[in-house]
Amino acid sequence: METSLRLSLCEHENRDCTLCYSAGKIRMTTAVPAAREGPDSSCIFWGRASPFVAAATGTSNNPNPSTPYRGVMLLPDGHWGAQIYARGHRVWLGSFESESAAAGAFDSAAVKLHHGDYSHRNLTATRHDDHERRFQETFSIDDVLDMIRDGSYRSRLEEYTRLHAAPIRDLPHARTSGNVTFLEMFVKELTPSDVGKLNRLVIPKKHATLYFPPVVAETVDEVRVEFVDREDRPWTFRYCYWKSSQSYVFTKGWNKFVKEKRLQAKDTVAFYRCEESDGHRRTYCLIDIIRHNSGGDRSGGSSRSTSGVIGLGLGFKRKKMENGDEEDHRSCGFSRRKSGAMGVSQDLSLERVTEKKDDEGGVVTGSAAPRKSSETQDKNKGLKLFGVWIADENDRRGKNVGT
Amino acid sequence: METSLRLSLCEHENRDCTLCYSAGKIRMTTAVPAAREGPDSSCIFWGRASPFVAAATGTSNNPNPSTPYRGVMLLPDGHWGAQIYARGHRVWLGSFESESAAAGAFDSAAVKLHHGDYSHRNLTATRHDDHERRFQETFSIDDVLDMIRDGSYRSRLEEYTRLHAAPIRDLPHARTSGNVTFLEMFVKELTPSDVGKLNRLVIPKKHATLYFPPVVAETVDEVRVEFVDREDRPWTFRYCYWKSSQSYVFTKGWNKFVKEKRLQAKDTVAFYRCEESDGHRRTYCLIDIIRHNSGGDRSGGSSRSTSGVIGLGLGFKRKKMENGDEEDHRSCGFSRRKSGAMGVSQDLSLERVTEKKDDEGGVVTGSAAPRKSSETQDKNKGLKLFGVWIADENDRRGKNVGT
DNA sequence: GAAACCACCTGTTTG
DNA sequence: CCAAACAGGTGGTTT
Repeated sequence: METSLRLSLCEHENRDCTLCYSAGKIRMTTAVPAAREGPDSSCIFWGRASPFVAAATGTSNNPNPSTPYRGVMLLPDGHWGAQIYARGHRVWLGSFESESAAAGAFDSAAVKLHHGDYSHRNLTATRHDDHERRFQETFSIDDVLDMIRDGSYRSRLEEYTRLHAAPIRDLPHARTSGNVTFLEMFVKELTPSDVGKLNRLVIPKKHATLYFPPVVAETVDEVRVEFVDREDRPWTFRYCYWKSSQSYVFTKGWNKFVKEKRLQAKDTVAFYRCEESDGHRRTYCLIDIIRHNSGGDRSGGSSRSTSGVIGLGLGFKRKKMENGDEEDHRSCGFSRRKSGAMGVSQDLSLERVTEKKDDEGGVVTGSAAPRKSSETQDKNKGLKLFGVWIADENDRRGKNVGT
Repeated sequence: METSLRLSLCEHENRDCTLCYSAGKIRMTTAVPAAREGPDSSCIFWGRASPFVAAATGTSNNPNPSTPYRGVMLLPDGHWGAQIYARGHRVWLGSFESESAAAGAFDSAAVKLHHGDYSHRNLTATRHDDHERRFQETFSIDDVLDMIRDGSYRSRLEEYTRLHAAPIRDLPHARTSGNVTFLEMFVKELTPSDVGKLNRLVIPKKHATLYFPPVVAETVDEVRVEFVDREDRPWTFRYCYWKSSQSYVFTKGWNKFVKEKRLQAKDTVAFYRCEESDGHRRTYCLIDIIRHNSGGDRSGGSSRSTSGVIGLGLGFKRKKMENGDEEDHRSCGFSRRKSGAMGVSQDLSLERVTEKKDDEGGVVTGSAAPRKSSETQDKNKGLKLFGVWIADENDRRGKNVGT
């Protein structure tokens, strides 16, 4: 497996370092020096070409010849200092174990000072640059610089990124390269009952009537709706209307979904309608889940609440704004999920179908024995199935046609 | 949101039907007739253009003028019969409520009789055709026909598809269109301790030494490894070696991952190394989880066990082979996950970094107060940090450089 | 004070 | 049989 990768093996070097703040302290991240390798040294994926190493952009023009990085300087004691010019003053960002750690600190400061412009960066882009920009937007310049200096910047950024990465609409699928547009029909935050022993999901009426097949009319047969999840796995639910409670519900199949996905109250399910645009013109429905982030156990709000600018919830501003901040932040995760969703490349599948019950779909002419047939029917002479009355029972009869 | 879709609204019609077997019984799936629409009739996404409706391939040449579908005939009572020729005999597949239900039954039988060839199908391809082929491979022709007739075919197929869809290597990412190759480093099935209160993950030695940075040497500083999950969210773990138990472990950060992902014992974590191939040449590491399917609570085996042909675990063959079947099936899920993994388009991120501790990453020149600095250092005069001795302690001193 | 984290310890399994 | 590896555990410390 590893053979095909052209990676240098364990050529550790002190420069192969990168910055990592954590837990309120700055930590220097350094690749382990090659000279010190212990019995572990057979590891692959390590050294300059390893994923552990931050790469330089090569756009440097540092007057300091000891480093290619802007704002970085070799200190007399062998460490690396970082500084940046802000508002005409030179601002010291700290000293770091590694060159790239200092370079990264400069980058973070620079992107703030240049209002999101990353063009002066030292290190190559990461896919989280956008997150960093948004993260910084919630702070003043001084706040950002403070965090860099006090060592909390990286951990806060990571937390932010984790919480805001992958909005649900960036639904994945690698299998198909063709595009699929998908529209969110609705979402529902699950209640304890939805995930409990009632084995049913209540579909809010307004969504049920808008998106799902009609089921109130007495003439309506049993309806099954089919979805796929984002892994393309199929899920079928019986969908019906409960007169007594005037509720639209998923019944059969829902329990399995809850269990297999380990859904809990406050998690959210989202329903999408998907359309392939690569000629096939297939349409599917997709069911997705958004887990109520157990990392932070504040409310999470009623799914789609605020949009607008984000509170942060990382505690940095607490000194200045006290609490009440974290709520907003959570709901922001949701609100980002909410807006338009289109043209994401993926491979989804669904055929939502309704169906009639038919206890024996034909018999005859088989070698092996047709298994049991109608049990449900036994006790439901009237045609109440899973608590739902089927009206047109005229068509409920076993059918045998010989070969 | 829904406006942009050119969908006909609720033009229900009896022909807009499709087949759906479920839970051991054949069920007829029918779109609700337009005439019977109740108060629900305002629903969109319904009718001929809805995802509920199976489309015909248009390649029909049925002598029966009442239907375009092969092997399908209108019965005197208004229902639809399906039949197919097999081994010179006409085999009756049952009668169905809807045209397309019968057409689908024919398709399922035909693909088996033609050894996987779908070219004679009635309905358009679905993305689960491959699964159906593999599903059928585990059965004899007679078995397949039996299942179609006794109504269990569809539900069994769905279960199979659900369990085999989306092997883990089809790792998704919609964000980047460029390709990413990713290599599985290793997987580990989680023990109760791994997800319990010990807040650590034991990394099997052979994998730790092969893939992760060296940490046994006393000269090695604290090491942090960074991953992203398949949603591109970053996760950082402290990675260290416990001399006493001679174990390699993830400590700090692991607990959070377990909680947020709701990992349980017998779930599996998989570690990938990813490389973007779209010019950037970035490398990341990815951590993914494979949940121990709570739907079936059999063992699941020791992750990478059998390969080869699949047991089925859907119970159909129990009469013939008794039990002991389901085990195999589970492990197959794993074994499929195991083989080579390359060239899947996605967007991953990681920078695996090691880091040194540095209690104050530079001070000075900030407006807000730099927070607490070196506590750890106080008691660690010798330079033992978190129980790890730092060798080159020459560089451990607070650094202040003014603006 | 609780939760997380730290380094270390121990008994069992297994090659 | 031994020793490595590791699942499971402890007490102390930090946050």
